[in-house]
Amino acid sequence: MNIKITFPDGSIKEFPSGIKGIEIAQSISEGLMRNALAIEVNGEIWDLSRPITKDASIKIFTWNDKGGKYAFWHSSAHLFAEALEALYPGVKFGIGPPIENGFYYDVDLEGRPFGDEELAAVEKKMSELAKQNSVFVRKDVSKAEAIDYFTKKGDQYKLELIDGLQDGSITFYQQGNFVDLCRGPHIPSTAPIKAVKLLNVAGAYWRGDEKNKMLTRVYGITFPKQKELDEYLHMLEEAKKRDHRKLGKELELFAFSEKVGMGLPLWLPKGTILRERLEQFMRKAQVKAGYDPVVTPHIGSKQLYVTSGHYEKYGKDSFQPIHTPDESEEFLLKPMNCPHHCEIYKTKPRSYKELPVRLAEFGTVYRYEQSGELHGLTRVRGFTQDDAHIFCRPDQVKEEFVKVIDLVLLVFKSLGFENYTAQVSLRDPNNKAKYIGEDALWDKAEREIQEAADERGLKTVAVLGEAAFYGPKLDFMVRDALGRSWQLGTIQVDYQLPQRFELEYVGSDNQKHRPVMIHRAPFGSLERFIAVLIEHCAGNFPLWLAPEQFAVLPISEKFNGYAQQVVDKLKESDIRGFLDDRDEKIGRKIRDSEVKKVPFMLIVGEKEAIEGKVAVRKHGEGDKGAMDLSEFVEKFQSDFKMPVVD
RNA sequence: GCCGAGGUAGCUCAGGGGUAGAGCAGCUGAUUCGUAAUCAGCAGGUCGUGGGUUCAAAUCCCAUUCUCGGCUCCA
Repeated sequence: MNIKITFPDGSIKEFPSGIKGIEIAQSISEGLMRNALAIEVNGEIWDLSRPITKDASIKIFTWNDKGGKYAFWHSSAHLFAEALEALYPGVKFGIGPPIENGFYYDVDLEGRPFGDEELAAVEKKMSELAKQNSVFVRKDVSKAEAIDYFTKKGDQYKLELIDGLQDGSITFYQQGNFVDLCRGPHIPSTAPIKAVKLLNVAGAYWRGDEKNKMLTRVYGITFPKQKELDEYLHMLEEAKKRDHRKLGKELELFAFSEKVGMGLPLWLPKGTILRERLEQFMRKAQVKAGYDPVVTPHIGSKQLYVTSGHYEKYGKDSFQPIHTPDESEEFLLKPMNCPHHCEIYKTKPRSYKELPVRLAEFGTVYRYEQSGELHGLTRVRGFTQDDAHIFCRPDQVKEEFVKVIDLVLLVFKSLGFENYTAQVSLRDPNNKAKYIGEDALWDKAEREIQEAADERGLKTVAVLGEAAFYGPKLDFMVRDALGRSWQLGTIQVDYQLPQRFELEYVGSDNQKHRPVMIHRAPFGSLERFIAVLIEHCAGNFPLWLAPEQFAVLPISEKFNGYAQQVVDKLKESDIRGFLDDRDEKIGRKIRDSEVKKVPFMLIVGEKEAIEGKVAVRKHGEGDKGAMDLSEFVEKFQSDFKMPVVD
C-alpha cells in the first residue's frame, strides 16, 4: 500500500507505507540524507528512523533548521547523560532538554563535587562516546515497564515524571548503554556530534519549585563541526565585551560600592549626562502627549501601601518600615509611585470633562530584590521609573492604551531597538489567589490590552502568570548582549487601585463614577533601559546621547590656545566635549579617544590654527578632512539634536 | 533566598606555606610631535573582612561579605 507524502513546496509523491524519514531524504539526494537530522510529520517532529504509515506533510530538518538543531542538542543531552553515568555510576537524572543555544541536563550527584575539572572529564568522555556512533533507538514501553525500569535503577525523578504520563504514550530511547525516558525526537546516531563544550554548572530546583531539592544543572553545547564551536565561543567572547557592566566601568558611566550597598548604583558624571538626556527626551515626548509632571516623596506612610495592597503582597519581602522617634509612625521606602499619584488625583473633585488626567514622574523607587537576583543595572534595589498614571473613563481606556503603545514604539524607534517582543502578560488561571480583583474586570482588562495591541498591528506573545497582582500588562521585552531577555517598557490596565483608593469623577449624568488607571513606563526603568542600550550600541551611543560628543586634540602644546577656542565655541552651541591638552603625541590622543568611544575627534595643528579649521575624525571611521567649525556643526547638526518628538 | 565558582595595586591579571609581582592607568622629568600606545624615573596593596592551624598564611581550615553563572522571585 502506498501513502502520499506532501513536501514543503506543495509537491506530492507516493511512497510505500512504512517508509522512514531517512529513506525519503535519500530519495531526494544523498547529500540530504547525510545532513538530515529529523523530520517533521504533520507538524510533529519525528526521528528519521520512524516508519510513516499514513499520508503526511513532511519537512526534513537539517542543522540549518531550528527543529534539526533541537534534535541534535536533545541527542547531545543524552550523550552527556551517557558520559556522566559512565563516570558517575548511580547518578540520578532529572530533565535534559534542548534550549535555544545547546542543552542542559539536571542531575542529582548526591553531593559529589562537580567543578571545572569534572566538566572537562565528562566533555572528553562525550567526545569518545560520540565516536562510537551509537544509534538512538526508540522503544514504546508500557507504563508498568517504565516504572519497573526506573525503580530498578533507583531514579526517583524519572519515576515522578512517568507518574504524570499516560500509559501508551511512553517511549524510551537508548544509545550505547544509556536508556532514558524521552519523547524524542533524536538524530539517527551520535556520530554527527563532532564538537562538544560543557559551558557551566548551576543549581536548579527540581521542577522549578524552590521547595524541592536543588539539582545540579549542567549547560552544554555541541556542533557538527569544530569550527562552528570555535565560532560560537568567539561570539560569546565578543558579546562579553558589550556587557554593560564592563562598558559601564570602562566608560565611567556608573559604579557600585560595597559600602553604599549592593544593588544601589552610583551614577558617575558621564552616566548622568546619558541619563539626563534620556530623561529630557521623555519629558519632551510626554509634554506633547498631554502628561502633567508631578513630584512625590521617596517615602510614604505604611497606610498608603496597606490601602494599595502592596503591603499585604510584598510587605514582608520589602525593605522594612522606617520608624520615627515617635514609635507610632511607620514609613515605607516607596516601591511604586502609583499610590502617591492616586492621592494627587484625589486632591480635588474630578469631572468627566477633564479626564484623562495623566500624571508623570521620574520616580525613584526601592525594592528589596533577593541578593542572588541583582545583576548590573538590569536588576537593582533602587531605580528610577519613567512612570506615569493615566486616570481615564472606561470608554477612554483603549484609546489611551493605544496612545501609550505609540509612545513606547517612538522610544524604541528613536533608539534603534528593533528586536523587541511585545508580551501580553496574563494571569495564571490556576493560581488566581495571587491576584486581587474580580474575574470580570480582569477579563475586561485583558481584552482591552489585546485589542489595543491588535489595533496597532503589534505581534504579541501571550504569557500566562506574568501579570502584575492588580492587572494584566503589555510588556516590551528586549534582549541583552548574551541573549537574556529583559522587560523594558510596560503598560498596565488597572481596575483595582481606583477601587482601593476610592477614586471618583463626576460624569455627565451628575453621578459619581470610578475611573480606570493605566500604569505605564516606556523605558521601564532608566537603569535597565540604559543597560540594554549600552549593550545594543556596544557603548557607541547615538550622538545626541553621547556623554562626550567631541574631543579636541591639539598636535602639540603650541596649539592648546586655539584648541581651547574651538572647545569654547562648541560648548556655546550646546555640544559636549573636552580638550585633550596632555603632553602626548597625536597618535596617542587619538587612540585614547577612540578607546573611550568619543564620536568626534577634532585635530588641530598649525594648518588648522592658521586657517581657522578643524580636522575632523569620526570614531570608528577615520579622517573626514579639515573643515570650518561652523561647517562641522552644520554637517552633523541633525545627529547632535535630540530625535524629533511627534 | 538556593546551588556552584570567584575576590591580589585605580584597571586587566600572574603568584597557591618562607621578604607581595607584571602590563596599563597615576605622579615627576625629558620630548613639542599630523591620524590607534614617545622615553626614563617614581609612587602605589593589612592579598574582600574576621577568626583559626602553623616557627611562618595571599597561599591551608572555618565563618562572613561582595561579585559572577544559573535556579526561584520580580509591584
